[in-house]
Amino acid sequence: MAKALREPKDTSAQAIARLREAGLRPTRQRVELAGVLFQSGDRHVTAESLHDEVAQTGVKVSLATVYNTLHQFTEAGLLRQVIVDASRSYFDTNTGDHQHFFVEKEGLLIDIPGESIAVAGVPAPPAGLSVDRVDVVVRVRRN
Amino acid sequence: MAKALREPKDTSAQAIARLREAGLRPTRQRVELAGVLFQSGDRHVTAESLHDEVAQTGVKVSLATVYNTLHQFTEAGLLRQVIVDASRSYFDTNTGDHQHFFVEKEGLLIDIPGESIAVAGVPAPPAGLSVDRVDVVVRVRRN
DNA sequence: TCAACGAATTAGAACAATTCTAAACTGTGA
DNA sequence: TCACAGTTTAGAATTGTTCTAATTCGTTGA
Ligand SMILES: [Mn+2]
Ligand SMILES: [Mn+2]
Ligand SMILES: [Zn+2]
Ligand SMILES: [Zn+2]
Repeated sequence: MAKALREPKDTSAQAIARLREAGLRPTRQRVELAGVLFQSGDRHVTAESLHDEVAQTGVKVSLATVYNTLHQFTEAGLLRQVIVDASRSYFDTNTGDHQHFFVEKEGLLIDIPGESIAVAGVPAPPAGLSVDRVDVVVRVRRN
Repeated sequence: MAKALREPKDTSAQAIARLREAGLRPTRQRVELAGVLFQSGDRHVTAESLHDEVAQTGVKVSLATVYNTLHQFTEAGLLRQVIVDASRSYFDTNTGDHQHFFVEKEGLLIDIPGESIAVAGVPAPPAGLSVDRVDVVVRVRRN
């Protein structure tokens, strides 16, 4: 049996463990969504793209549940939101320190490792404000 | 006559000149919007905030016209768009090189001068892509 | 000065993304 | 296996934005 091909049962088991650790009840829908999101490497999804992708695996999950789940996963620290577009939300399975290239026309996000990039000279915020995070978006386009 | 208090006629004349230079017909609505946008220093507005603000001066401009005008001003290089929120668009009268603090809960943008901030270590984008611009958003919150 | 014409404005409909509601269903612990 | 809180869902509602097509306006040439 090839090691590269994970068994569905493996993926489910991992997803269930991950959900339990996060304090989320492992429902059929959450297990399926977690499977799709976390079985491969780092991913960037929108609610709609994830909904479509899950639909293609044959499992039926409502769009409302996809939204609920993305928000719950984000609150639980399994995902983070990435803001690059004024009209839709992206969610990122990479919750570590990193930044993004964004290909606007394609809605495509590409990670930039946190170690490789640095922002210098950020002034102290005005009195009464403190820095939450610093986001860098490198907007790129096809040649 | 105090110099600090600009006459309406002055503001209009400036707005009309600015519109003509940009190749835009100086209609009553555009003159009014340009007046509000450009008479004071750098500003960050949303369509709705600008619409409300203009309404308070007693002038009636439809929301559709506010949207049209913001886009036309942006195409003409009088404004630029700032993306900090996944659900609404901000427009910035400062079209020069600079970055932003963003107070999410209040929808408030604060400029960071371009000279003070620097991004180092941006990798070359993947083949076939070229950098359009680099945006930095320093997300801050009230203490 | 004014008619004519293309440009601009507008109300309201349409749209897209997201959130809400409240009824049906399901996972879990006893 | 039951009961119940937690979850899912269809569909309605909401929000920000864009579109449509009818009206109004700004400019220009006579
Ligand atoms: Mn967009
Ligand atoms: Mn928001
Ligand atoms: Zn990422
Ligand atoms: Zn600015």
